[in-house]
Amino acid sequence: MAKQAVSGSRPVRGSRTGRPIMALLDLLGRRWCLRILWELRDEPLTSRALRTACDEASPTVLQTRLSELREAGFVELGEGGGYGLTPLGRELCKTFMPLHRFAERWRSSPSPRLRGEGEPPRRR
Amino acid sequence: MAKQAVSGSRPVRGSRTGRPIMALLDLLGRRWCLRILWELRDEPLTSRALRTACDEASPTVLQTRLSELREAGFVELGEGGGYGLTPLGRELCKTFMPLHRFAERWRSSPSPRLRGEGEPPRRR
DNA sequence: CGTCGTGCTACAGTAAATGTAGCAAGGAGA
DNA sequence: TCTCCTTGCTACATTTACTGTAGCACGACG
Repeated sequence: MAKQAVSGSRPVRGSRTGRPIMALLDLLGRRWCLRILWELRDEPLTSRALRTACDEASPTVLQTRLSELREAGFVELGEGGGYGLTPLGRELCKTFMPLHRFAERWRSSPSPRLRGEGEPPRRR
Repeated sequence: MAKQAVSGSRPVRGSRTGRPIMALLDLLGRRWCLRILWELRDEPLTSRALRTACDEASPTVLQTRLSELREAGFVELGEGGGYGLTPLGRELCKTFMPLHRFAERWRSSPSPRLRGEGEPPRRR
């Protein structure tokens, strides 16, 4: 895969297919990416505060993700420091905000596989 | 980090915090996870068809993700073969379906950072 | 029987994340 | 000015995750 010298990110997978949804899914599917957007959802955070909010994730990967998110136009660095969502980023955040409600229902849903019983008898 | 012998998945990050949203964000943030859900959005696919749809991703990681998604109760293996979404998975898929429309607007949004001009003058 | 298509796994190589430490620059206070 | 603290950000060795290729066991055809 051809690499690009842009700060801290490779070309988003699927960006060549011309289907922006693929590019978006790949970008959002990188580690800590969704979490970062989630933590910034209602107020800007300094890089250190964000690190704390993200369960002390390593600054290396956070910095990488922040660069990518800034390139994508979802996150920006405020004048006085601190990362915040751009209008576009805020919009994105709103799109997957229903996940919160879904997550609550998910936990309380009857899901025997989560109790670690291994696989039920398979089909063959 | 302690490992666990459950089929192809470690404990979801953030699952100890008791906040299901964290667990969900971590699960969905793993590579190819969102893509898999996306590709299964309207019809079940065989493992091979899914691999083709996912741009020939390696079967190792696909199999791992499929196990995790099955544990989570989002995906199931049909009786005659082929992976499909469970009702819960279909619901999850619906929650982030608006991403499609967002992705379209995202591409056509004025985003100078995507053209690789490097960083604009920073704050200090 | 042989051939095909399932789901699934092994394994070596490579890419990415972790964890720890530390940098340069700005601001506040003495 | 000289500390002291916080900001964003980076280096680097270790560990973990993913890739790419090959191949398995099973079942359904013919």
